[in-house]
Amino acid sequence: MSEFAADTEDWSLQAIVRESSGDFTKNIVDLVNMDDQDSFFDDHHQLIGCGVFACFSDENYFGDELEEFYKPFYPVHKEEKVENVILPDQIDDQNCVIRGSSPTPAYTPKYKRRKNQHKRVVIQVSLEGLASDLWAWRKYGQKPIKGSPYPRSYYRCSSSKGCLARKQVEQSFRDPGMFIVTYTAEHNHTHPTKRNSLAGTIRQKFPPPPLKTTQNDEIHDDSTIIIKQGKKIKDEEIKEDLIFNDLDFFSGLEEFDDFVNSEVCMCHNHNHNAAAAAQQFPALRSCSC
DNA sequence: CGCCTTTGACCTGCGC
DNA sequence: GCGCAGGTCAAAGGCG
Repeated sequence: MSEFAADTEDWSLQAIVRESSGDFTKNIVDLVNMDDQDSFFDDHHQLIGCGVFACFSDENYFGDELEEFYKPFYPVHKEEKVENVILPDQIDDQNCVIRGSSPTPAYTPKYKRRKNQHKRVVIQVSLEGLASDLWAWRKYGQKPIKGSPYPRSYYRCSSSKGCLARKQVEQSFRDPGMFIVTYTAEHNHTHPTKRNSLAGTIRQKFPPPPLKTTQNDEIHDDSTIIIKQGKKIKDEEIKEDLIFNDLDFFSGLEEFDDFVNSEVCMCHNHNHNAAAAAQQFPALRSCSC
């Protein structure tokens, strides 16, 4: 972070997010400043987000399944009533995605701290952005998240006793090189009293997931996936092995729905090309293997 | 020795 | 009311 923050002693949540999110925040600002922002907000009246959230809101492209998957990161749901929504004309480089602007409450009994009780800021950052967060965080939990191959890690601020600031980190399913970071509540101190010790080891904390494929299918290298004969795609049994190279197969597939509804499984296949395919075509992850 | 991560258990909110 | 999913606790062990 954060020559800016260091220079200005601005350690507010907005400043932290603004500085730690780097290029992504620039993208947010760029999006908000786009000429067609009016149509964007007109189509999604309650949407306060930007950048990546704009993508998530496009149901025509991603479908209901991915919408469900990304609910935790959705800035506003259609059916959800949200107070203190930041209107389009209020969005600037300091307001990227902030919801629930009620002040941080005093101590709340354990297990009572639930949704919408704190200010929440959701950003997407690269690995470098993740490592550039200089606040000291202590990990206090990790949970697998339904529908995601990646667990969510929970951190609390370790700089100051009694600080309610929280941080959740989850690897992006759509782009494993990016991380969804949710900051909750403000720090009760103006700047870090000690610095993040995680930066040097952050890569070790988010190793690529183990390679997993079906029993029958094979991955020969980073660019070739073989689906063995004998499976069915719709009503037609595969007569010979299918060999898929990169995304060309998917890009050229006209009846893609037939494919994703078939018994062919590529979920949890973390060959990077297959993972990219799964990101481009989220339905691929819905099989039950 | 202090601070950290890991991890299973526990608790709560929410949907059905 | 029940079960699930998500968030937190706390004990145990590792590391510098």
